[in-house]
Amino acid sequence: MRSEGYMTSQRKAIIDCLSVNESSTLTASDVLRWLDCHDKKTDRATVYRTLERLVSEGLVLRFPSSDGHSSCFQLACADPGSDCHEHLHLKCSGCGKVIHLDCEFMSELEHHIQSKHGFSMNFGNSIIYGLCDDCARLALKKKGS
Amino acid sequence: MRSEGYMTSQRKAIIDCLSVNESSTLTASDVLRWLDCHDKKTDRATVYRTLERLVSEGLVLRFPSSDGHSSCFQLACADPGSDCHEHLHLKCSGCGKVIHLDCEFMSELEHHIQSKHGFSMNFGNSIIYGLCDDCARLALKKKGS
DNA sequence: ATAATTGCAAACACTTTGCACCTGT
DNA sequence: ACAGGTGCAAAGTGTTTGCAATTAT
Repeated sequence: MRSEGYMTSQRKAIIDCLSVNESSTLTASDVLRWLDCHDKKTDRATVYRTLERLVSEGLVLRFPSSDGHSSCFQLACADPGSDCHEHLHLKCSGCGKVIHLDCEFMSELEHHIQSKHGFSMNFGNSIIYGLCDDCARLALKKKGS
Repeated sequence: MRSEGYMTSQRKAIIDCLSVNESSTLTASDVLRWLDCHDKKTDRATVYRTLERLVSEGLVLRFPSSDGHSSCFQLACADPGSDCHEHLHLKCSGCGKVIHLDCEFMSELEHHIQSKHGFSMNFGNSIIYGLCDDCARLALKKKGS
């Protein structure tokens, strides 16, 4: 979580982008496009390098995209009491919304998995895909019609 | 789960490979290499196409790899009572072992997430990364030394 | 016979690298 | 001044595609 290094305009822009889009996960290409559209054109390599660095600093989470072809990034919230490294994330395959599983049940789950299955979860890079209620309802409708 | 289509030697070989390695997830390249080493050399395109088809037929699960750069495949178990599409999977980032979270707690989790968070999980393509006890112990030792 | 599948080669998408130049401290 | 960051161009992976030849049914 140390913030070594220089705060360049590019780094600032990338953090801006993630911050504006904090409610969803973005691919590197999404970030690139956003920067392009906001007069902050930045080189690919820089975007990749910066995202990488932000992840290793713990400021950003890196998830695999559901199709497995690229990584998705999201600003980590680090409020004491709601650290993104301490709860699971659900991502809706329909609308892209990310739900922070930030509730008492998490510690139960963690404890169960640790004690019964001998496994300690890494919340920082795990994500569960599925459908939120809205999108599930929509999918049903489509099927019906 | 229908099994339309021809059973070619290539398809058989790929299923063989997944079946022999059923306890871990394999990337397309892993499969390719395995086929190479077992006198069943098969073209890249065929491997990708076949894996794709197996996934859509429900015989194989596709997970994102932890680094997000490629997909991992694993034969789905479809025993009644232990269907891989109905429980979560944990993968150890250390040794690669996959743990099937096949226990009563799963329905609790599913129910909680549905009722409290309005989200229905897709077990077929979600995977949780972390460390199994053995690897966690090893990691600790390393740190200490 | 014929519909599905394969191999090949070329294309694509995403990410990383080396290096000379530029910038924040 | 100088460590650290950036852009560029080239290379590396992983994956997909079109098409003619081959194979399972």
